[in-house]
Amino acid sequence: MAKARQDGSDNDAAQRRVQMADIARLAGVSTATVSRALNHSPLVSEETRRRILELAASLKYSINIGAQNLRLKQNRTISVLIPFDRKIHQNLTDPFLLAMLGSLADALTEQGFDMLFSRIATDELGAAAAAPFDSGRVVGIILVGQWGRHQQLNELAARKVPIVVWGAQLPQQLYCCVGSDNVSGGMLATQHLLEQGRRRIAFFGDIELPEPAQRYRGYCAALEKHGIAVDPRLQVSTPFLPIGGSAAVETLEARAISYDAVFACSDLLAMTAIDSLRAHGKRVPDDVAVVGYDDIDQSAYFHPRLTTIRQPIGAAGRALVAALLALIDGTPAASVELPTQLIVRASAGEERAAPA
Amino acid sequence: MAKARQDGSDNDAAQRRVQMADIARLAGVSTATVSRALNHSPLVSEETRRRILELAASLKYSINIGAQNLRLKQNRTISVLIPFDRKIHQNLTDPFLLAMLGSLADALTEQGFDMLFSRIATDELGAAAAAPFDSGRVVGIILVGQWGRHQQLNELAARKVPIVVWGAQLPQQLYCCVGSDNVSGGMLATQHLLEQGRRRIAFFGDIELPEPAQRYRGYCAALEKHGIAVDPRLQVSTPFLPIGGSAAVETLEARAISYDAVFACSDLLAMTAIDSLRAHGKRVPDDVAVVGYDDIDQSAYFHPRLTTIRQPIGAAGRALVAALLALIDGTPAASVELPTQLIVRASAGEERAAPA
DNA sequence: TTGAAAGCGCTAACAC
DNA sequence: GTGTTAGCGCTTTCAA
Repeated sequence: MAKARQDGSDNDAAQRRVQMADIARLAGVSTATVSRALNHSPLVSEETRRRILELAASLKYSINIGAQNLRLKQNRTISVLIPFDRKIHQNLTDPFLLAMLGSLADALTEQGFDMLFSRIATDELGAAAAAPFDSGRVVGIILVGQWGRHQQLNELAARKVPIVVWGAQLPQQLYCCVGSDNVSGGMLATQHLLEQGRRRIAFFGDIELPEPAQRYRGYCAALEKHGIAVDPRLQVSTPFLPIGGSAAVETLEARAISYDAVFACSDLLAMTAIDSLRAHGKRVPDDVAVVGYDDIDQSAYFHPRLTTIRQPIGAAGRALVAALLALIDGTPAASVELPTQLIVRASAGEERAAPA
Repeated sequence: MAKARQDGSDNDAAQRRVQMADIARLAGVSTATVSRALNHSPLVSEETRRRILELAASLKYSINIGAQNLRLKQNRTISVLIPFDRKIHQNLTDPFLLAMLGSLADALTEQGFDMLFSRIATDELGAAAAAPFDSGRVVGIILVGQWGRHQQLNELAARKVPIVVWGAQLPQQLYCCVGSDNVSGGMLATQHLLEQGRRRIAFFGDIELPEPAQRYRGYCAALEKHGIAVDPRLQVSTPFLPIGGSAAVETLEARAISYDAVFACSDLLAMTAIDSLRAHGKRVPDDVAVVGYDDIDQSAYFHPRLTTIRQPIGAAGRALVAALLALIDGTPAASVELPTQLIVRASAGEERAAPA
């Protein structure tokens, strides 16, 4: 097994990594001077600095960040955690996560921070999530999705672990949360379907989880506003996984109730649902209109093109990072709800006119 | 701007991070003993060890990895780089990358390594790619895609930077490369289309890049084997981006030549191509059969379901990590070509019988 | 079985 | 301007 010596010195012919003392010796100065020169201190003569910089460049020397961090008691690394369910440890597959990861990478880079990326089992969201922080590996944690681990997250926050979570705001929440406005997202989607004349709208999403739960609240509110009773048989709890959409369609079919629309809690669910609906001989949107959530790239060229609720992904990354950096600075960071937007495409569109 | 003190001490009320000396004092022993106890050295009495471990657990103490690494001159972090084109810095969007990232994360975790993830501009693939290694931040680098920076990568390898690249094997290649067998992947796809009776097969992919170039070689080989001349007008160079597929279809249409099939160098390209073909009134697969590459999850529920060349993503991550760890150990690591597999689905399927 | 002391590569007083 | 020195939090001889 790899020992991972920094200089790869398991190799017989390994050359020692060049360090500050080498530069100092070659330049005929002390390491203090080298340090100053490399850190653009004004306390070095122009001539000395030039000589040192040249030497360093020619030897491809670059300051050992580990040692520097230790000495300075600083660190510019953030842990980004994407949870997975241990029972079904499967490929990372929802494109929304990729977009989020990219957005976070950009926002962190912009602020001069590095990203330590790992997947983590949802049942370890307590202590294990904080491990890289406790060991001084990172100065803060960004968690993508709260996954019903509200209590554990509260405990971390109470312990002053700097953590920001992508998810839904909940009562008695001690940790900082950034997410989209799920209630109004759910309302927008449902309202749109109602305006298209749909009356039997199914809801696909695990309402045990905070985000789907809030979207469901928006869904219920929209129905009630239109004087339509919420039919619990139209709600199907299904996981955020590729099989989720088809599983939900099967469940719904098994219940043998009529429905003319689906609001799915992610585009991934919407897409697999549409695939299953097609297999059941139902046309989208003619027989069943479908609205998704996220507005991942693929929604624009899926067939039929997906009507969906857009989450502002670029803003999400920036907001998460900004909140975390504030926390790290010791400033209490308020939770953030980002606006959502209805994107109308073919899967539930303008095509249909008045109520059926 | 965040200073990112490790203890968040910008906060007035910040408590100092607990460290080994604290445990030692509280336990009435020296730090040496604490260190031994924490590292399961046999040189500590059972009683002392227990006391120390308990104390550490109750204080949520965990060894400062930075200091430990410095002292031990070790490090268990790997840099994973996903390049982007600076001219069109856009969202991370190809689901294949997400699957690759997940696969790498799993393989690294399995080996007890952390992943430092960053995006990098393709024009910085030389020096900037090695920066985290030169600064001792990581002990090795995994680069996803070589992006025509063959020369720069060779220079890194010549400098003994431990780097493994996901991509295609090239002549005079000094760096270690792991990839799928692109030539036979291209052949499999083209052969399948030929067997479906297609004769005018378009090729979508930038043949300036190594992987598409090899797939194109496979494509040409298959055509020649069937006695069909390669028509260069059927080859369309298009980037690995969401717009790539539709751009390629537009180009092809503008050339006003006939075609009855498309082999696209990624599923993403295939999907956006299909979307565009549909807009042009062409049915898939009836008018134009389409084969993609990668076999991302979505291919299985795209409409029509996508026939594609599967790259073994789980094996890919493990092979990349294994090769890199070998390099770090000082063992020269041979490049690897993973097998590909034709996955037949509806976009170019068995439905069609004999040649038209 | 434990402790004292040196040192990993770097920075920052402090002295000159 | 530059060097000397102490020390960041840890591990590991060496001595007891």
